Amino acid sequence: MMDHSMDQSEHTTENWINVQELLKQKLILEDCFTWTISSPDMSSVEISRQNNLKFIGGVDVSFLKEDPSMACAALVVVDAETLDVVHEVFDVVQLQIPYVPGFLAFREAPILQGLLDKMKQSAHPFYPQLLMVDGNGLLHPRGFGLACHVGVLVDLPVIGVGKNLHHVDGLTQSSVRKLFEAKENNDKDLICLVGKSGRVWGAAMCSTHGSTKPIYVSIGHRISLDSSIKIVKMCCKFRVPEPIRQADIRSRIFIQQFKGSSSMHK
DNA sequence: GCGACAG
DNA sequence: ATCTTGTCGC
Repeated sequence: MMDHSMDQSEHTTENWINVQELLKQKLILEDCFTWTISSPDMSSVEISRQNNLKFIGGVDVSFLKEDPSMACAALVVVDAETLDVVHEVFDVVQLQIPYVPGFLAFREAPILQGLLDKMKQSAHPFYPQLLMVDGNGLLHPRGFGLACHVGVLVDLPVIGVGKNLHHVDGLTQSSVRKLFEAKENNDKDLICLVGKSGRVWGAAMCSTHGSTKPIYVSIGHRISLDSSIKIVKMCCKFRVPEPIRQADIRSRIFIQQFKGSSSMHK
């Protein structure tokens, strides 16, 4: 039997496409959760009486400029009502897989899955009911971006949030910009991303008042686009929704401190 | 053939 | 993704 433990030959885009198509069969594109989304007009009594969404997770990965294979992943959990961080976990690893457009998940999903598994196995009381991922879901060349990939692996409702558009089905940054500038969309802060094929890939959202640069929201897993949009809006104190913004900030701080403390003991 | 291409 | 301080404007 050949030793495949150090074999990189499976890391081809052909095989990656097969994996994406296989996992895609498990994808759920509608609301599939037991909790409800609390609205701002509900009293605190009503919120506590129902089984409302309480804990939202956010994940992000940061890198060292000196060594771009050194990565720090953060999973933060925020209170859905206050958006305060109630929990955080980190992991620092060497990534072996390069970033290839369209295949981000093969680089980043394993370390993210590890963080979720760590919390789940310890039956942590703040284990998230929903996850927001820094990267696209359905909005992807094969309709299976990082947010879908992580969602299927950890079997949680997931929303994908991109800060830049991955050009797909005729959709480009400039075409989206033109749509926002069109007079019939003058007052809109949300635009449905319909490709030239007629397919709906997600939504472009100007998440803060008067902002020009949208974020790109798409289905990850076990949630509809409408619910995804509602929840992302709920979480936006700034352009990037709070769970992802906090994961981004805190993963950068963590890897900087890790850099300092690891070179100290050499 | 050329450019585009989440993080 | 990452390099990077102050600064211009509401």
